[in-house]
Amino acid sequence: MGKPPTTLRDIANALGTSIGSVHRALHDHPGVSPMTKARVLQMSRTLGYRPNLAARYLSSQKTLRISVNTLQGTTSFWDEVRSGIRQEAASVLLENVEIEFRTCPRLGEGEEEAFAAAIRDQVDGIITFPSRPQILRSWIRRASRAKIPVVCVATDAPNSGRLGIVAVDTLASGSIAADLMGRFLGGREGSIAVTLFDMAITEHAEKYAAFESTLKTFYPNLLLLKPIEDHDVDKEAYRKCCKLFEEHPDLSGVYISTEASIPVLKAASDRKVLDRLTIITTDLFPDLVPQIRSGVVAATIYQRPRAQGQMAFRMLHEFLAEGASRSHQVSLPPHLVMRGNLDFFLQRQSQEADQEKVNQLREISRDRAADFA
Amino acid sequence: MGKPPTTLRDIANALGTSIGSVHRALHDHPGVSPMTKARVLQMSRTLGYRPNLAARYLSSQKTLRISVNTLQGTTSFWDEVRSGIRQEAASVLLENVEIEFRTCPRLGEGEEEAFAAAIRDQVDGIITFPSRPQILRSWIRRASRAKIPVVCVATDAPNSGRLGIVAVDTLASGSIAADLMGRFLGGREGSIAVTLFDMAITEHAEKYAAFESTLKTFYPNLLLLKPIEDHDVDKEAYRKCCKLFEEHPDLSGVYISTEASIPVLKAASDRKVLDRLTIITTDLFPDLVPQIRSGVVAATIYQRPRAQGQMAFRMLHEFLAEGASRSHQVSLPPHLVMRGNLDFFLQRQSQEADQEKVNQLREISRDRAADFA
DNA sequence: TGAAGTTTCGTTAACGTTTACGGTTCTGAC
DNA sequence: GTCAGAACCGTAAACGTTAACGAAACTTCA
Repeated sequence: MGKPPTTLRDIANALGTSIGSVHRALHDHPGVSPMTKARVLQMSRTLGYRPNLAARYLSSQKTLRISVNTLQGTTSFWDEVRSGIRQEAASVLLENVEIEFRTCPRLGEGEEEAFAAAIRDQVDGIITFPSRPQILRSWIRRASRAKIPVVCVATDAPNSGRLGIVAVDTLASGSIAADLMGRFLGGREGSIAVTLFDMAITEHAEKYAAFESTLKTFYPNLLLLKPIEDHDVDKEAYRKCCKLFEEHPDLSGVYISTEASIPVLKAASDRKVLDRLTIITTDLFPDLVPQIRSGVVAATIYQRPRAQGQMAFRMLHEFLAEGASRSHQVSLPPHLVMRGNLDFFLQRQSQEADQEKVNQLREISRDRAADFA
Repeated sequence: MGKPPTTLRDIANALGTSIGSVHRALHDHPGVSPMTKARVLQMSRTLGYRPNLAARYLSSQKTLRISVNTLQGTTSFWDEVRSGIRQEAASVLLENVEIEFRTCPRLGEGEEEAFAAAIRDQVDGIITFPSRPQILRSWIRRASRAKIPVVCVATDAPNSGRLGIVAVDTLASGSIAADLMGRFLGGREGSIAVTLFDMAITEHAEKYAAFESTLKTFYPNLLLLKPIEDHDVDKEAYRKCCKLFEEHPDLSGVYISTEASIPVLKAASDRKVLDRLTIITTDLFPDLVPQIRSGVVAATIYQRPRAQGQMAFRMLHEFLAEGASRSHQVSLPPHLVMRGNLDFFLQRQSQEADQEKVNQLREISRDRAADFA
């Protein structure tokens, strides 16, 4: 029960050596013979040594520097991710954590440069959105070689040596969308369309597969069409959806698995098919709100950007603090937003925005006080 | 930017006094004149002093003792709450936190005794489920007077002086249930029933009100019946529901807002009305799984017990560590579980159970190592 | 006025780790 | 055998806070 934890001194005493050697041995520092190093490591294991982090931080006074490489984005998604990261960083009670944001204006613009800059600046860890996994992969590899752990958010970069990945569960998202679609259509027949970014992105392919599987299993009378790739380009989405609506008069539902729902809705409206479609979208941003409230959008799958940011930070921080993290893959279940609970989420978002402001003010006033001193 | 933070010594030097006096002044300890105390407080504010928690923990070496007063429970709900608390406690990197579980066998049995014991044992904080708020209220008050902060989980105890409350958002739960019910019924007519614990519990009354409001607004062709109170007694639920089914042949949906869904399902099955009812339940436990998988239960509102436990611990810990917590009321949005994403949640639960075991093993092996030393 | 008691305040030793420095012992070359 | 240099190791001073111990100043009462 209440045994006092083992310290460096305990190990040193048990071995008849000194604190300094034990420390060097445990940290791979030079100046320790292979012999004593082995004995120290052995003894530290049998004594169950766990470093006292309070003492460590107090002594080393170092501030962790974390680079957050994300997108500016057109919706509020990435703002919320960043806000989640900030909040979680602030709630680390006793460390100094500095967050450096390297935000790219749009998809594929300056991402590599930002990553290179982070590595060059010797940050302690990186949180990134690998929009094009195949391009970022080599950069992540390079960071890993430089002992800089990298956590991916929203999209994975497989085989890159990344420390971990935080994303919304694709299976849960796609499946619940399909299940809702089926239930909402209540036994009616028709075909269903899915729009996504690109089937080359693992997450999107998985979401589509999950949607397909659930739809086929539980609602065999609904016909799933080939996926529509919009590459996050509004015009492309609009054009392809117009074509879709013309070619498929029996279309009864659309699942928009990316954030690009506005052009799809516009296409449906222009083609006068809006009122006979059951539409399920993804995420929650201002332009979508009236569509949900009016019932045009039956439901939206909220990918919890804030929670993703929080989890990403926690994973990275746990690794940096303890040297190992338990979970390298966090899959969040998405939230479902409909007319009924829409207000709850809106209120929540604005509360969080307020909290942000308060925190920033607090920071500023603290800095000013420091100036004064 | 990179200003070094102010320390006790900084304040002492600025005032020409000593570090000891500053400490006493800031902590309301006796032995400081009102004069110097005021000056210290003033100066600490202008310098923007924030205690270095690492140094504090290192020095005082105290272990926080937290009492968790919850139910044994018939489903896994409270097990998951406790598991969430344990996990979050383990993830506090540098403090020693001891959790003492005082678990009552059933509703209203030994709750006051457990609370009294916690106060008597001088724990640093309490997390509790105030099943009967009016009874627990005076106990929570007593704890507050003894400077022991109390956080309520799942149910609030208003006007009790509690530090905070963590629960699932009643508005979001009730509203989404109503919205789903309406969508699932797809324009059909009929009456809808809601079962709950007791209208005297704030949360349950709120859930019902939210359900009613959303149903009335968006689906006026559905008629909401008076709430059915089951008081978590299986027989009562069964009996009242049998009566319900007999008296309302036009019933088309039931929202079971508590965990007592099994007796309701049994009543519906016995009365041969199961296949014409759209049923929405609450939470997720083994007996419910086959009902969801078979489609008898259209959806279930998962109240995220694990997340509730985590948030409760975080709130309490933040208060104990910093002396103040930002949020005293955490309202979690519930998760929606249907056939489609059921497997995701089941897998998640079992993963978490595994994680628990691993953690416990780790604890044990650590203790054994300590014995050895 | 002086002794005893009280209040106020300064000093100091912890807490466990990191880091820099100084002291050994060992190696190899002359 | 001597000496330079390297490799290894022990010591001690930080880091900011807490808590305990006395010293000083001030009160009270004989």
